[in-house]
Amino acid sequence: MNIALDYQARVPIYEQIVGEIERLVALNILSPGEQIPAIRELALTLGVNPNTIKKAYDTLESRGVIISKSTKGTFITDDVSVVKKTLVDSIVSDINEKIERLENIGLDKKEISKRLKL
Amino acid sequence: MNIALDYQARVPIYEQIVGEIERLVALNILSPGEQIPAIRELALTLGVNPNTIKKAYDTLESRGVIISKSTKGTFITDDVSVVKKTLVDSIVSDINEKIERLENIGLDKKEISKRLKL
DNA sequence: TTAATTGTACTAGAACAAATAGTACAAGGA
DNA sequence: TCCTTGTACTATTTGTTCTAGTACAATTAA
Repeated sequence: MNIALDYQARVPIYEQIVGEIERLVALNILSPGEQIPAIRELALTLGVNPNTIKKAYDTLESRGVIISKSTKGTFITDDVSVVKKTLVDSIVSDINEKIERLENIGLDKKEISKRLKL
Repeated sequence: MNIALDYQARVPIYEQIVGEIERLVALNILSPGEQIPAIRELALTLGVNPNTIKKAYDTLESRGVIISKSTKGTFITDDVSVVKKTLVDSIVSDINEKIERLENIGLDKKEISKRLKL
């Protein structure tokens, strides 16, 4: 798994891992049911402590992105559509918040549209 | 000055203050040349330590938003247009980054447009 | 002149979250 | 049996933020 970490960022390592795996799922690079690396293995790969990966996996499991099976391994959930939808929704509402901020500052919708890559 | 602080947020207090003052400048609520509260005064108002305000003011000064004059007080910079422009630019590029992410996930520009409040 | 207010500049410590280190257990598979 | 898996726990380290406290110089107002 190709995961880039930024140790300078304010975002905790474990959350960066969560975000990257969610991104890989949304991009279909990780497929439903697919097994992902064991905690210890990914810890070695990324050069972080296993507990950090454990925390990331716990978060992903609570969000329904992955399923951990004792002694078997960890797998991408079977129904990925919900994960994708949630992710898209959150990005869209993020953008809309920022559009609102631009309007408050005094830009009108036309000016804003002009500057967006659409 | 009406500044709302969120003590639960991951964003440090001093950065929240920086952001709020930049926002008030962009909204023309704080005008060029206008004096803003003394460090100790704002610290009392917001219920934080003066050093925290000092750090926020230092950051704002390094960004050219305010000017601190020893024994005089602290003032909004005379040329506010640069501040506004920088702020707008950063929001716009933020939005464009997210649009790109949505495209990577598989939405086309039309679908994205439909969901934006424009 | 005197007192109050201003920004500035330090050091020290408290508080908190993140990450590390280490150990141990139970269960499945080769 | 031995290895790998996820799980669970405690203790420690680290870095950042924030607080606490003190002091100084310069301006302003009484």
